[in-house]
Amino acid sequence: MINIDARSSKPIFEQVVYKIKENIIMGGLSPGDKMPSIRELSKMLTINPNTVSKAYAELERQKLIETISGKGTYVSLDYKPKVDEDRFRKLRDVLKDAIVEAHCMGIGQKQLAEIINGIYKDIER
Amino acid sequence: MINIDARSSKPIFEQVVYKIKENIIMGGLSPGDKMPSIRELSKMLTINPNTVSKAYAELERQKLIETISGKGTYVSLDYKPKVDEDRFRKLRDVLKDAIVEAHCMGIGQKQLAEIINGIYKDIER
DNA sequence: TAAGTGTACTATAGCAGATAGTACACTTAA
DNA sequence: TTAAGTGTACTATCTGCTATAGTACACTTA
Repeated sequence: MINIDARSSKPIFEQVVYKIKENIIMGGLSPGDKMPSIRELSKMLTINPNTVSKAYAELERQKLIETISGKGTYVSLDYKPKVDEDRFRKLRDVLKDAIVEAHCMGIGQKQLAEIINGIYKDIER
Repeated sequence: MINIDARSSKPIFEQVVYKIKENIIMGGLSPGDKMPSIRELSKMLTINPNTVSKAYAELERQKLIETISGKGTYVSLDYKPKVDEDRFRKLRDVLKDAIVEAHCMGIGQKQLAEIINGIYKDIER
């Protein structure tokens, strides 16, 4: 389900956030589903509970999951995607960065579009 | 030419690397052009010379610039873009990350394609 | 010779990430 | 009621990366 790359420069808690988002989008986790508890997931991934807690806090901040005190954490039932201006700018920056990087590798617009289409095929299945 | 965001979570030396890449791609810097010296650029950006040196070292590692000892640093004349497998995987990861993030913001495939087209229009002018 | 180049060090401070451990209030099931 | 499991909130510590400051050296050019 979730695999962590300890050697990655990307922080572990961010990897957890991303993997859970991916799971939700790909349908592995559906609205209303109970998430693994913090202690449980930390054991599964052999990482610190605080790290999982940090990831869950971020996901809750983004309204993707909800917490019921004493019971557990659940995938939000009423998630409404919305376009925050800051997040949109960040997205654009990341994409621009990727485009420049691709350009330096000799990857042009058409080829990049193909790569993106390939990723969408992976995800939306 | 180059502006640094000190508040960004992105390291300064990476911002410098990116901005110079962008300059080369957009034609502001052409093959054979002399780069500003490390001490000069560090003064322009009010950052430490070591930080600029780190950025230049990275650009040289990627063969985008070349150093002639005692003379200075120049934009490579013979840069051959090549697709390193590691870098390609990183590019794909970044794009996948962006797609998942976009999805969470309610931005679908079509809209993302439009954003990317917009970025290309900005760059290739 | 003097100024300017890149490079290579050492040392220091600051910050973010990750871990360890403890404690508390809550819910649920026995 | 009790025990186990839940999220949460702390403190403390360690590590690595980033950035800065300062110094020194070999090189090239005017």
